[in-house]
Amino acid sequence: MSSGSSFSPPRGMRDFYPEEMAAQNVILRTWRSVSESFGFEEYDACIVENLDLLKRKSGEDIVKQIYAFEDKSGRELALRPEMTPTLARMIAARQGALAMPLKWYTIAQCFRYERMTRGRRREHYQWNMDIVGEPSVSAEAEVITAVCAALSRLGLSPTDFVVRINDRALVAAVLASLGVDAAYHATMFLVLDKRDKTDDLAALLDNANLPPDAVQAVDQLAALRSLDDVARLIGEDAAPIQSLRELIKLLELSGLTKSVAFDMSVVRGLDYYTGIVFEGNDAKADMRAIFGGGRYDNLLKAVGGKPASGVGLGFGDVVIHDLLADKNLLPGAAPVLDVAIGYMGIEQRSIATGIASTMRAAGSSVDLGLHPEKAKQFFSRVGNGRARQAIFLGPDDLAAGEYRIKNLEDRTEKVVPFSALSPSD
RNA sequence: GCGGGCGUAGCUCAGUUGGUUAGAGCGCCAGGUUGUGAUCCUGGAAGUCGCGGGUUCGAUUCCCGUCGCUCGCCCCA
Repeated sequence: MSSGSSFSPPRGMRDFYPEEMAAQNVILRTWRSVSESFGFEEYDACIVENLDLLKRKSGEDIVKQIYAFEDKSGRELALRPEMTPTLARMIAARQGALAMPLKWYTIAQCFRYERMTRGRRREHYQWNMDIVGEPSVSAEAEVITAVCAALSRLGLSPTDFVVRINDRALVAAVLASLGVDAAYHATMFLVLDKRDKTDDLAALLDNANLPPDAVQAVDQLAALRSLDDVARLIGEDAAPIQSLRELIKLLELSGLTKSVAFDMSVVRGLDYYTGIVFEGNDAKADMRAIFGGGRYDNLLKAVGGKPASGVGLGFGDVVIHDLLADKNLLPGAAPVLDVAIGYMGIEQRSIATGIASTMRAAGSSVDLGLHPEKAKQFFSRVGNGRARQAIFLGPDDLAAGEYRIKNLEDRTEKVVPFSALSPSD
């Protein structure tokens, strides 16, 4: 490590060595296969985005949180911090031509310039699923069902995680019924989001600068633990109550009862969410959210398109990686080869190459030795879980017209004549 | 932006109350009659003790700075 610092990637950026790639691919492949099996279409976009688009969605302050720069012509650009503005732009550009509702997904590398903590780097891959143009809660149900399927395929059981669901419209209705002025609703969302994460609630309320009745409302809100509690306050007929009940019913039909819960403290930080919001967490460990999402009604309009309602989900690779690693659910090494082939002298290289070629054509993964080596070296190189079977060729094999293929797990050998090979077809 | 912890071999870490050539385990390389993985035996390579400055006869050790890593806070995905 003498001069090792210059070999490190830039702060917060990540390298993936082959043995880490195996674990990374488990996550990315699961995202992809779940998306496909739920009928989402894949899209992709440029990593560099117009800074203006990001500002339009999130305001000027966002600039200090992202990797922003000028190109050589003075264009203001940025490495995308998230995918949603880009998605909105792409949809707005073809809004007339696209058949709604659409279901799109992507796995996007995103960048954010900020301080790092556990579960957060300056660069990550984020799985996005969006359903745009569908106003009913079927959209929320579909996205949440899909994300639960992904967690399940990654090896988590239904009680390992919890999806907490809320509706911003519901919170707004409750606040209104408690007499909190609409002007303070946004601040109240923030306070709600924080109240379980801080140990100094008093200071938080102080800083929030809320009127006394709003401060009182925070406690009253905390007392509302179930949807029934809320329904008693604002009435069973209230639209947010109805839609949340319907969503929960749909999720129950998909067998997700154990993983889903109403929780009024979930509001999500992003201000473009307007309706139902949800967040997935590990059921035990105190980690940051595994994923989050919700309904946005104004996003398309905000980037200059026609209004359309959408539901989106963002799911980063870092937290889930740490979580799965803690539970020993990720592979620690590169994938295992079907066959490794080695040879003692350069004279055996041709036949070794022929065997490799035939086996590869038949669909096996084969590692062919790049140079002659000693038997001991060969077997210790490939025998440590790197390959399932091994073929080692020496002069005797050539003379006998056969080779031995060895099962590296039980150490048994099988003799195969060269004539069994048919390299030409 | 604020605060805590840590930088010694490829990895995990000892250690030096400041004193000759800096240690272990694991890993790696070579050998143990030129055709077989584990174990075993023998040997070996490998460190400007993160970097720079200060104090000192002498610094890896003490002090200051700096860079890097890490964990929180702020904020957020």
